Amino acid sequence: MVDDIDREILAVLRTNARMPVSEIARRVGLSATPVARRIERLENEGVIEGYVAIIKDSDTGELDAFTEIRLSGGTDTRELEEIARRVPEVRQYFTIAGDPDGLVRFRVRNVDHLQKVVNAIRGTGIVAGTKTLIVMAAWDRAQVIEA
Amino acid sequence: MVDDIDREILAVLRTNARMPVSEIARRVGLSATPVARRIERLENEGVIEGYVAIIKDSDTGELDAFTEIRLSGGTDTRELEEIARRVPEVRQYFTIAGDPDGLVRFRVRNVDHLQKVVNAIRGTGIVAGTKTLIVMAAWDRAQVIEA
DNA sequence: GGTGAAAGAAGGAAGAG
DNA sequence: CTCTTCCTTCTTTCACC
Repeated sequence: MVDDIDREILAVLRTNARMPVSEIARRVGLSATPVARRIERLENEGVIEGYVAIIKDSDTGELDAFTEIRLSGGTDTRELEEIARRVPEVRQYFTIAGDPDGLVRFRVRNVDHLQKVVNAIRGTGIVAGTKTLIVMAAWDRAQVIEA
Repeated sequence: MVDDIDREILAVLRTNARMPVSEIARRVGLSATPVARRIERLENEGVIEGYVAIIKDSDTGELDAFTEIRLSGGTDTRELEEIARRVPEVRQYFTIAGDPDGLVRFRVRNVDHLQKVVNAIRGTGIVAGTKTLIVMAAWDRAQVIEA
């Protein structure tokens, strides 16, 4: 379904989604036509979910944080996913294999706001415990623009 | 520095980063040339940090994982950041306030590859311990891939 | 997966407001 | 100084092998 050439194409698009098909073709060693066909197929199959520009935050002293979540026994992780979706501050959600059960990433205005968000997650009945990690610094390799 | 038309352009690129400049131009009511110049300016000013494709991990057969890192006493977190930069699989790096000291996110082909990456991080002398979280499912709110 | 031709998009130069 | 209009070059798309 997804072969090695597809993976190369995906690796390129993950780094620079605006790169022309012709340039991607050069890098993976094919002509433009099959690369365009592969990209179209990957989009239709849902392997590529979309393309987004990464925009710099208007840095206002907000906090970036992760919260690890442990569920009470017998709870389906899909219930956690639903809770994450309902909390508007949550920007990313991960179901984890093992301990913890889930990880959410969110951005808040200050520590009071952080407390509110964490309590919104905790006060749902299915959460046995949380542990919050506050981000002091971060970088992302996908943010490099290649010409 | 960033005017209303810039904001419209950013809103479009956030939704579909692969949209042709000509089509963006049509939507914001300008011709293609100034739109291209604006996009170039926004890139150079760092407002646009990059363009990424959102890939459904489960279909590539690759693993997405986080590793929490605890440093041995007296180690500067900047040393950890350097290590993270040297491991090519690492896609995101976070310095954490408290415990753990750092968090890295990376993508690997399989469990053997995962072991290799974790050991590359562990075998650096400054790492006191690690804990790896394997992602089973993930989502991002569309406008949220910013770091 | 590749080819070639038509359609379309990007990039540069010149000029109007 | 920014937008528009052309013009040239490069890219994408499609029928076909």
